[in-house]
Formats: sequence, C-alpha cells, structure tokens
Amino acid sequence: MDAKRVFEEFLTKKNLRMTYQRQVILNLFLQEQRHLSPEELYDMVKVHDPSIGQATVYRTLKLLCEAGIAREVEFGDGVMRYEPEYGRAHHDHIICTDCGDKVEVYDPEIEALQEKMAEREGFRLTHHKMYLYGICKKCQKRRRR
Amino acid sequence: MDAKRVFEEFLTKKNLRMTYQRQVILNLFLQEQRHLSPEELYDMVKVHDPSIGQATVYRTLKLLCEAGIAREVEFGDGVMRYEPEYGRAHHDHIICTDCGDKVEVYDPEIEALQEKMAEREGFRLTHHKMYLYGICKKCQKRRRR
DNA sequence: GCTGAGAATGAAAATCATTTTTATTATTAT
DNA sequence: ATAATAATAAAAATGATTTTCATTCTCAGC
Repeated sequence: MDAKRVFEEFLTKKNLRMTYQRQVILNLFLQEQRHLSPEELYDMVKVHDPSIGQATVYRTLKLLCEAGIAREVEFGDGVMRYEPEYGRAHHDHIICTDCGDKVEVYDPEIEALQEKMAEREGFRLTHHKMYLYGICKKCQKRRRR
Repeated sequence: MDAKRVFEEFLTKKNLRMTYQRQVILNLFLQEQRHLSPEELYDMVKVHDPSIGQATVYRTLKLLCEAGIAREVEFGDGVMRYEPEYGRAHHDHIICTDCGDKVEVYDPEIEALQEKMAEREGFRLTHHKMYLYGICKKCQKRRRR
C-alpha cells in the first residue's frame, strides 16, 4: 500500500477529508526524499500553487506524522524538520558540526540495548531520538591543512 | 576545582568579567540539581533579586554551556533546558510521554557502539543527544485500570 | 583611590518558527 | 441539492529567545 493510500485511510478513520491541498503537499513531500522544514516545503508548494497557505503546510505535516507517513527530526538549529517515515527503515543521524552534512545510520545492537535499558527502568519504549554530532572525514582533512 | 572557579577561569581566558549577576545565577543554577528552563531559573533569580533581567539569565546560561558547566537538554516541548554538567557523569534520558517523568540513564555499551558507528562513517564524535520515550511503570499501571 | 576603555546590564523591542483566529469555501453523507 | 462539518487562506497572535541601546559596572594601569 502506498503512502497516499495510507493517508486516505487515516483521514477516513478520523473523519477528516482528503483535499486538493493535502494531496499537493503530500506529493511534494514524498517526492523530495530528504528532511524538509515546513518553510522549505512551503517554498516548493508555492511554486506549484501559490494560493496554498503556509499554515496548511504546517497542519498537513502534523497530520502526516500522526498517520505514520512522516517523522519529526530535530537537528538542534531551532527548526523542526520532517522526513518520510512510511515504508522506510528506521534510522538515526550523524551530523557534522562543521559543514552540516547528515548521514543516516542504524545499528541493531544499539536499538536492542536501548530496549534493554528502558526495560531496566520499568519503561515500555515507544520511540527515541538519537543524534550523534562530530566532524566528518572531509572537514577533518580541511582542518588539517 | 569547583564550578565557580572553572567559570572564573573561563571568563578570564575570554577577557570577560565575573559579575554580581553571574554569581547569583550560577549559584542558583547549581543549587537546583535538575534541568531548568531559562524561565524557571529566572523565576528563582527574581526571588533573590528582582532587579536582574531575564536576558541576563539567557546570556549567562549560554556562557555556562561554553564553560562546560551547563549542558543543553531538549525534551521536545519547545523549551530549552539546562542541567549541571561540570563534575557530573555523562548521562542520557528516558522520558515518560504520559506523566513527563524523566530518568537519567547511562549505558557504557551504547556509548561504545556509538563511537564505533561514527568511526565506521568517518566521523570524529564530539557529543550526542539521546532521548528514549516511553511509558513509565506507574503510568502503565494507571492505564490498565 | 582614580580613570578610561571595554564589558555587562535591564528594559524594551525585535525575531522567528509555529499556532490560532476568523471569515469564507470546499467536501461529503444524506 | 442540501445541510453539516471540515478545511482553507490570510492575518494576527503567541511564545521562546535574541538583539538593541542607553546606562552602569568592572578592572587594569596609573
């Protein structure tokens, strides 16, 4: 089942409606396979149809998260970002503090240990945020010069 | 060496000055051994001396971070929080999404795997943020009722 | 102890991302 | 078609944080 279909079912279940605006926003969001801030997405939406308002972009992104199609990502620059979640494998991020480059990473061992740790504390885990910060290879070289 | 001393040396090195306001803010910050938002800290400062402005609290917290005395913590409610860092062992957090309770956790195995993962990607790690979200024991029980 | 240069301050205004309001328009079950 | 209700655009509001600016400290050098 594709993301659009998932969204439609989610909306129906919640007695909400699929609208032209939501379709445009979803399409553009999925098309760009990277984390977008609401503002970046809004800029793309404006090109497509300048009559769509930015509040609608914000509202739709929230809905997409609820529907499990998008996921919030916070890299720590004070802007929320959203990335496709549905049909994608879970991953975390390493961020270069020099050039801002971001790499997706995944380590099943870490995930398992997180579960174990939560259990130890009596928590039933629902999700997590993990961001590693460092200097990427390129920037290490540049610094050495 | 105590935190106050560390802060003084940091300020001297940067050609900055230890002031009455910075002392008050540092003392109150250290006294309360938990994560505080600038606003919460400002409320405490006001009780002590209502003439101290909130911008100064914000500015001082930033300095304390630079000096390695405080650390920024983001639980995802849109408010930055600060907790004592100097002289404290590194730790991460598990947050209950029901009651907001926060538990400090630490797992050397996870830390080691993070290092390894970063190395694999060519990054030299400087720090990380890890927040686990779930339901704590109490809230699990409450829900069962 | 004074003095001058630069740092620090409080108060208010500015910023900036995000949310809410409001009047209007669109959607959908009947 | 027609209600009933959801969704929208645009603008205003919000709320945390930062900046501005005029004034007041702080401290090294006399």
